[in-house]
Amino acid sequence: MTVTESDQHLPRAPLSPERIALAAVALADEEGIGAVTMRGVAERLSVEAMSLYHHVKNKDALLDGMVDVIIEEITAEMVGIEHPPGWREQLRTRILTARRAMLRHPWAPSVIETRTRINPKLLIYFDAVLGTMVEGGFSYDLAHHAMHALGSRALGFNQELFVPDDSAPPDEGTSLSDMADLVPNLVGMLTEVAHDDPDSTLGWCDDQTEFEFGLDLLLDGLERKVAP
Amino acid sequence: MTVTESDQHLPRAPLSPERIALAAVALADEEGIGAVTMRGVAERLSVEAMSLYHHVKNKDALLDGMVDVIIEEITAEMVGIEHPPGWREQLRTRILTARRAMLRHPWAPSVIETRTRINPKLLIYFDAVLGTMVEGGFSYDLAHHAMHALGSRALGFNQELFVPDDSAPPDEGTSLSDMADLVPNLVGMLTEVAHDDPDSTLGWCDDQTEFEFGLDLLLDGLERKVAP
DNA sequence: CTCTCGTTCGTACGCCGTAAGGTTCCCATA
DNA sequence: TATGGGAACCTTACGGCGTACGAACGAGAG
Repeated sequence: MTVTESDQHLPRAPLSPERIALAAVALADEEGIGAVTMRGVAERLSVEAMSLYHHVKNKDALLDGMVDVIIEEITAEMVGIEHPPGWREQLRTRILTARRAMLRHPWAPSVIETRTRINPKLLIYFDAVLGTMVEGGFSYDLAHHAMHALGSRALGFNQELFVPDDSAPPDEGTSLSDMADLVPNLVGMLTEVAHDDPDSTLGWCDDQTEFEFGLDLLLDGLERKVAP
Repeated sequence: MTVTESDQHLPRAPLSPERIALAAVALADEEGIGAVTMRGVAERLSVEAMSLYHHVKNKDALLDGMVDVIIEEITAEMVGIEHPPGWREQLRTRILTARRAMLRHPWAPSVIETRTRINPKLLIYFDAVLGTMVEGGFSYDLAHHAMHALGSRALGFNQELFVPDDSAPPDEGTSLSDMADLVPNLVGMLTEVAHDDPDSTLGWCDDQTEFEFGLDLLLDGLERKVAP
């Protein structure tokens, strides 16, 4: 096969794990995590799917790389923020910084949750969280409990159930008002608390207020358990 | 094609949404959620994959049905339990009952988390949680915050990060001890708190103690916010 | 017995991840 | 300047997935 004019002097794009991960993140941001397939990421890089396998072991490794990008983003934002005094405000600042990253990349929580491989960057993030606690007077035992209690909240997100797909057509007869007799408390609550906050971004009602309420409830509890 | 002796007098198994959901649950219990495919569930019912589509709209509906089975299981176990006095103990009892179901079906949290359709049975469950709070003196506003704060914990599970795949071969150089200098606090903590609890079932360290610690932290906080 | 119609099955399509092996290109060395 | 080795990339193909489509079946009604 002869070399044609058009591709004769085109410098081949240099692929790399980082470039692949960044492309995958951008693709997920624009078209959702469902668009992140080996073929999809390859196409965005003007490359064939199998070429990616020279830089990432498999799709799982690609997803790991995407998580790395997010963690980098969090730590990068952290360096530009001054340390407030006290473990509590330091923790709050870090977690809310992480949360902003999650809001920028709504697919990130679900990807993070499904990772099984130990992720060094994630470990370093958690080590910093832990360090803040220990420096603030937590015993290792209390800090351990605290890490479990925070769970994914330490990374700025919280598993919200009740997250109907906004883009789905409403099912017949399954709207909340249709089952008022089955769920009287829910209907009562929802008619009272205005549920039309346009700022809820990471799911139904999961706005900043709700996240911080839960976070502060936990921080309050931890504060009471730290030796005075 | 002629009818052979062997299948001549075999009564055709009556398929139904319930039978399909139960088969899928049993399959997930035995072989993991990854084994739950349309073909896999069909095979377990001695039927072809496409036959399922006359009873469930698509795979998503099948997963919804599996969640229904779990919720039924929780409510069934709840009726056999006497109501303790006070909202707090009632809530605790319900949530720990739900948790037992999640431990019986380790795939359930991940499936529940990925559902987007409104699930009536799940709504009824949450309505009961909410009812316990309201009856216990919660304002709708506080109850609303409380539901968000509990998140998936209301259903007996908690997003644990740090959940390495036990069945995976350890990566080279990524074990915790190998990065002791990178994560000094983690290493310090893990060497102090014995992390070899054999009872941890729903992930690394996610044993009953840790779950209840976080739950009680939240319940403590809520208790303080309820009018006396 | 025949007709009807809900249920089941056979086949096929377009995705997916990825195994295997061929091709192209860069660059060190002669 | 010529050449050979190896990394980077591509082509092809396989098996598995969800599921659309239409044919075949079988029980109950006439």
